[in-house]
Amino acid sequence: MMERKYEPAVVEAGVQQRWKKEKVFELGPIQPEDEIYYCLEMFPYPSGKLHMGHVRNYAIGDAVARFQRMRGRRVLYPMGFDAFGLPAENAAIQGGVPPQEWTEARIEEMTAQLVRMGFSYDWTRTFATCRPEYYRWNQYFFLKFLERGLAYRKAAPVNWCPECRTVLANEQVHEGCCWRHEETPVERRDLTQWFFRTTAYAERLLANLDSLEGWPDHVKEMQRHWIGRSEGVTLRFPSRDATTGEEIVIETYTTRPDTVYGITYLVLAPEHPLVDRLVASEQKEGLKSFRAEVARQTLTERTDGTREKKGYALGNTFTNPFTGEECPLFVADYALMDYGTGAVMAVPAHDQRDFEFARAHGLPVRPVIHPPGKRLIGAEMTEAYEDDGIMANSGDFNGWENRRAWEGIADLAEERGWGRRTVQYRLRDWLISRQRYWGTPIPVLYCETCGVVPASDLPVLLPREVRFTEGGNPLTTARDFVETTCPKCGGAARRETDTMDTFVDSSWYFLRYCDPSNTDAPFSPETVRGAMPVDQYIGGVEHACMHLIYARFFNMVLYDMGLVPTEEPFRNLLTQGMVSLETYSCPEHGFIYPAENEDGRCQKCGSKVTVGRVEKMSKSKKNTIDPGEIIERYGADTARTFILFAAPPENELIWSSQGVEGAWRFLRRIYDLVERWREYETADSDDQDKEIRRKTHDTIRRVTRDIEERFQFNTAIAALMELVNRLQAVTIVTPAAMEGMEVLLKCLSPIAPHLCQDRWERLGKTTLLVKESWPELDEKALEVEEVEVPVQVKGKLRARIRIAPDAPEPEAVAAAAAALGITEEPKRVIYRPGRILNLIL
RNA sequence: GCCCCGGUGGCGGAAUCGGCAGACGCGCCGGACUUAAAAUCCGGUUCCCCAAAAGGGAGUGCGGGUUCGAAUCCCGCCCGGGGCACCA
Repeated sequence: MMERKYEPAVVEAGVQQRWKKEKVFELGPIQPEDEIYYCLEMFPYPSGKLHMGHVRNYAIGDAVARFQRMRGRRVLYPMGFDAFGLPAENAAIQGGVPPQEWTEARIEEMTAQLVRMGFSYDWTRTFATCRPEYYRWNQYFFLKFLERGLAYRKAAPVNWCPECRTVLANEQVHEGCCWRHEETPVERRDLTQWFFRTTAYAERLLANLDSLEGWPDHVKEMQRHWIGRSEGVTLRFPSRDATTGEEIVIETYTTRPDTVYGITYLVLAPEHPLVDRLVASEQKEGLKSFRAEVARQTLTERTDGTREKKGYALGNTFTNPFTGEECPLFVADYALMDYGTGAVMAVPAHDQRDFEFARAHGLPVRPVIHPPGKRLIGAEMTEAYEDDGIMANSGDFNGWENRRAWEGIADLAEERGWGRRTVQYRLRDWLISRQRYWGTPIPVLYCETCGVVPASDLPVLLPREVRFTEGGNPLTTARDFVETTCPKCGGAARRETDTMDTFVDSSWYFLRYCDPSNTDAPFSPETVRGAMPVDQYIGGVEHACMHLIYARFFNMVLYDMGLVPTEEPFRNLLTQGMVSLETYSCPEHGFIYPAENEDGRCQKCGSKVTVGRVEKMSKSKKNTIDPGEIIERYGADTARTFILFAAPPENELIWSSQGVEGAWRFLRRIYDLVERWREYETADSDDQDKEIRRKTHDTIRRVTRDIEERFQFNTAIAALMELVNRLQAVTIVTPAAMEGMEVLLKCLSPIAPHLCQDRWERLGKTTLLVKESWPELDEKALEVEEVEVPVQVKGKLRARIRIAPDAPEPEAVAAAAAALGITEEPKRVIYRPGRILNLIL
């Protein structure tokens, strides 16, 4: 028979066709008592083009899903599209294509690429969040949240991205800039917006992190920090209305009640509502211009700690109840309205920010905690002393350790009614309003008589007939959409034109996969019980504090509503590393694509190419490799094998075209090997059988452990390469050799499924590897009569001996003595049978 | 500045519980095949020293420590990456 050559395109098309025909990846209905293995990947925005980050993410997930199927689990492995968002709207503005059509076309392109990669998704469960069948349930949940007081509207200073022309949640602001436009500073605007009350769940979101054993520590740490729990005391300071003389109490939050005797002034945020009443009449003009100045600051400037702190004296005082002392009041830009109470008691001697402000404004610095063995003098201090020490100038607390005084002063404050212990969180409520068209309409309307009214008929559909302009949200000018009647009173009403943050969509999509075609409810709780929680979630770390907190919050609320079986949605989390490559640039064209670099010369102009450092693949740096081109040249199996082999999943993966060649060679060797074996002599047995079986079963042991426990596909593939190297030396095909080949194809099939299936059939098998079970380990095959044991003398390697793995110590020592040529009795012997022998002479 | 993670050949990386450092792959070197090249196959490849060889020495960022034995544990430093950063 003719020998065949490895042509991935042919092999992969054939195998994929068979998968499709036999519908092997369809899970079928889920029952409440099912124990389904749920393998989930963060679903993509349908840009139309798969990038290497996706390929890596999904290659890992597919290997896990295929492995678990072969281990006998029923696996839920779905894929869908996070389909709302700006690009579709920009395409509509620029090209006049309606976002619906544009998005559906991109979804089709992307689906084709995912299928081409051979990922084993159950496509009967797919959906896109931009379709009414999905987003109506966003609206349903919104109204449920509204009923429970978890959705509310408030006027607040919000983050505005001029590039997106919409507001952003706190989490979407990175270093004062938009998360999608890292060069665009976020502005502050005062707007009335919709929020979800994530802060109501702050304590549980934090406490549950301890139970998430399958999550990487660094992600949990990031979330802990993001939630930012702190314990302190809210203190009440009496002051007076500057015009009426009426008593006003200013509340401040502090984590350092031990420093209250060192207060020398008090600072309010410029936006603080009490400021208007506290300010002395002759200071009003100055206050106005100061506030205007602060309002002009971008968020970056406002929160930049290195900047000089600006402030303005109110010309009024307050009383410190602990000392009875009167101290001045200020407004200052370093006091933030949205943390604590918006007012700060200032202790310059023990807080660096207060210290800097005091020095700039000539305010006294009064130390009340002295470091061990030292005495601080306010006038001589160059920075605040924030560490522990001994109390001074603090009434009855003098001489106490400050940690004890912390409690003592908190007790005193509570006793006298000057304040109370409080817990604060850095976490803010989740701003979900967006002033954009391509999102889920927030299902409320505003009636002049009834106020805010929930929409009565869901879904509130996005109108198709709208005019896209550069200007802003097209919904505001869609009269048929905006003008409506109140379901309560029948009078004229106006629809909300804000749409929801797309993170709402991704906060419960994993539940919809369980029951994707339900038309009566977002999902059936019984069905969800059979599949949830997600056993393995895989995606990028960039979502550690956004998606992963929102989804936990959402799931927790649904748990409280009795809709989902567990508080936490994701049992195990794997955050894959980024895909990177060195950059190339030429003096003429700037950054150029790797493909435009021909032996160090720019393809376009011929000038010398500069090789830059390795960076995350990005369009702006042009250091991207198109998965499509790799598949065309080498096939999907090679792309998958390289990606899984080049680095462990959590590490950065540096793309290497030579590495791809290596993966390709490996797969072709297997292809050719099967071809050659067809021509080889066969026999019932051979004297190499025992050793081949040992290699085979050792491979099963290693691959199983590497995939199941650690997702170390790189070492699993290394073990399989060793097996191939061994099988390549076979000249007579015996049952033992054939077993080795079958194990190879089974164990490699989660990684390179097409090639393995093709070779499996070439060996004369008719079954699908997908339905085969994972090879079983025969411990007996691993047994050996003799092992090589290293012999150390005082920890230094001196010889190796061949003895039985369970040889008794005297026998091992005798063998070692012979090998070393020594006769003396060792002073001490450390012997680990089969592992090491260490002699102290 | 604070918190977390990491540092192993020319490169990506292995070493599971404190027990042979460098698996596997890339690259490189040599050989076979070829008129030649590519592809393929076989062999070598941590560094240094003496050496024909056998052999010896050093070695997991640096300095110390614990231990019969340390890439692995502890202390101090250096470097790199990530996160947070006026949060009272």
